[in-house]
Amino acid sequence: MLSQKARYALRALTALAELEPGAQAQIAEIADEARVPRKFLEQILLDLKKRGLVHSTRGKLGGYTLGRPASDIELAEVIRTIDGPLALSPCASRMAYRKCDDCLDADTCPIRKVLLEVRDATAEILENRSVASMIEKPVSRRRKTAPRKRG
Amino acid sequence: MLSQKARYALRALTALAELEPGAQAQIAEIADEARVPRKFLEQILLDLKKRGLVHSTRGKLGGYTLGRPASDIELAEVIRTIDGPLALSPCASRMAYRKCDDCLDADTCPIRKVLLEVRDATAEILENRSVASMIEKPVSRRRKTAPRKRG
DNA sequence: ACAATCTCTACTAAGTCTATCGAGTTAACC
DNA sequence: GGTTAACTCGATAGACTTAGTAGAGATTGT
Repeated sequence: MLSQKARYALRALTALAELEPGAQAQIAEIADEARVPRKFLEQILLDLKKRGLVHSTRGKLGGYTLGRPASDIELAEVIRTIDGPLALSPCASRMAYRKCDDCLDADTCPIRKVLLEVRDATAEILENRSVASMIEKPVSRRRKTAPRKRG
Repeated sequence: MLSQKARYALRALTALAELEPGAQAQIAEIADEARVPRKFLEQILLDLKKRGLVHSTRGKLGGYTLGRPASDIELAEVIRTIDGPLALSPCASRMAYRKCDDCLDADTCPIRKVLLEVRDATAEILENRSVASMIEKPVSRRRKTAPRKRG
């Protein structure tokens, strides 16, 4: 399961992505827009900042902007930043592999094999969706085919 | 992440699947074979039994067997039994949908959309792997192609 | 009756999750 | 240079979950 914190992070980044180009938003605005408790959001934004996903300005006219273009922020990176590895088990993580405490042989473990498949399938999706893809407008009713994701 | 309990359940079922046809195993044997704390395993086996994944015999010569052929026990069902829905969010579950507390509109939520994709990809894998697939022998070195999974 | 086994409820220690608090730091503005 | 408004950061707390233990009860073979 995704944590509530990760869902908040995704909503906060989406809110930042919806700003006009060059504009910044203050914590209070983001909290309001993304429906996140303000003090909790502070923590989240700090985590995102450490990872470079957002950029902040301090002082009286301070605020936040995305650290990169929204189309360059993969959902996978957001989730990894907040919740850690995508895999269902540390031994099935490719970015942060760790052997199970009670595993006899990671190379032949059949559970690990299938969990790796699940991890790869999950990563395939989340590494190919960006924050920009979250703010695409709903499909117009007149269209028959959906617009392509991530041109 | 899968819980430790779910990993134990998978190992315990694997141990049962490795028995000779018709044989049963006692908790102590399974605990030993699957490397699960014995009292904890008792709870796990009860959960699996409620779901019909194992069958038990009480009394002096009691023990456990699989409730169905190993090839009919999907890993997805095992994991759902122990850890609950596969989805990364209750709102992205197809078997146990529940609206997010703070969701404005589940139909248009872009986070939910991508989480549904992840859930489907995960389910596709875990619903097509059975406990039987966990005990297939390692591929012989002489073969060039991998044997088919779940004939 | 006895022993061995599964059944079931309760409990606990440790950790995680979801926040909240408050003091500190930075920068604009008068 | 002081005030104000913003971000920074560590500590804390309550509720919940996880992983495991304890022990009494029920069932069955001998």
